[in-house]
Amino acid sequence: MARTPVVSTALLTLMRERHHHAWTLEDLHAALAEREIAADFSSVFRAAEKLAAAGDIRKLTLEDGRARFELFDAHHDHLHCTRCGELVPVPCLLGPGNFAALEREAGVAILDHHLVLSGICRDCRTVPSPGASA
Amino acid sequence: MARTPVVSTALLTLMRERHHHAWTLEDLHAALAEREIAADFSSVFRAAEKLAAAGDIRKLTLEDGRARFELFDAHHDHLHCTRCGELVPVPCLLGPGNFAALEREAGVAILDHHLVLSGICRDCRTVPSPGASA
DNA sequence: ATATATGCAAACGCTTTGCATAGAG
DNA sequence: CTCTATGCAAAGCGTTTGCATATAT
Repeated sequence: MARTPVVSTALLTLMRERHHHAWTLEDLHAALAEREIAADFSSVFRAAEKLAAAGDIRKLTLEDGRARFELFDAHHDHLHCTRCGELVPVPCLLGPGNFAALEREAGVAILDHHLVLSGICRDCRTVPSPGASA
Repeated sequence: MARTPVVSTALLTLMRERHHHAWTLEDLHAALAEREIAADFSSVFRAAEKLAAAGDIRKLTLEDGRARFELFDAHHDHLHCTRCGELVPVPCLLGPGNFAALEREAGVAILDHHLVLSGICRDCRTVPSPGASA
């Protein structure tokens, strides 16, 4: 290469070290800043896109219209916690077996799926809600 | 009321008459135009939001970040055709039974879900692909 | 008069791109 | 010299809002 890709590398390191699951660009940008890496937003964007294109991370978009990035490991689905807003990974609930009947009956071909559950994550279930005693 | 809601009414009529399933604001705006209803984009937006708030229609947002509106009937999921781009309704594949184990094991509570399948819709499977002979 | 519907134009939020610079090979 | 990474600033795109006007009750 012609220049050391500081941002890409830092992003990957970050995502591997921290537990935070799905990162918005803003999350990534802020996390880099905490580590004294004052990257520009566009650089974070480009680095994330590049990593996604390379298959290192995965990009997904939620109902709220904001992009999220996560490490690209085994397929899993997500739970969007309506209380804390986190996008929590959950094991995939759907396999080919679930699609066979539909494909046959509806005459469609299913190649992939994207499932987002809405509900309350484990952490929020064990913690009193924010305004509980206020 | 204080003024006849032309746009809202027209939208509802439109969505009930045509088969087009999930409408973007642009779709709605264009369809109204075809019917000589030159509504402003913001009016279409406001009318759609109002109908959604009233429970007549449902608003959803896809990976592409664009809002879609559809008549609010029985819950169903969607197939996003990667060939023609349509968002086709398919019967819901997930019921409480699918969530029980996950809720128990992961300690979460699931209230709703949003499933989008990716694949090829029936129409596209029976028609040669756009660039097939070109 | 009052309350809702609409048009017009501008603001917004997030994403994306153009252009110039920097630095490694 | 060439090629990629980065910063800065601005453009894009779809959505949303502020304000003035129109109209039915």
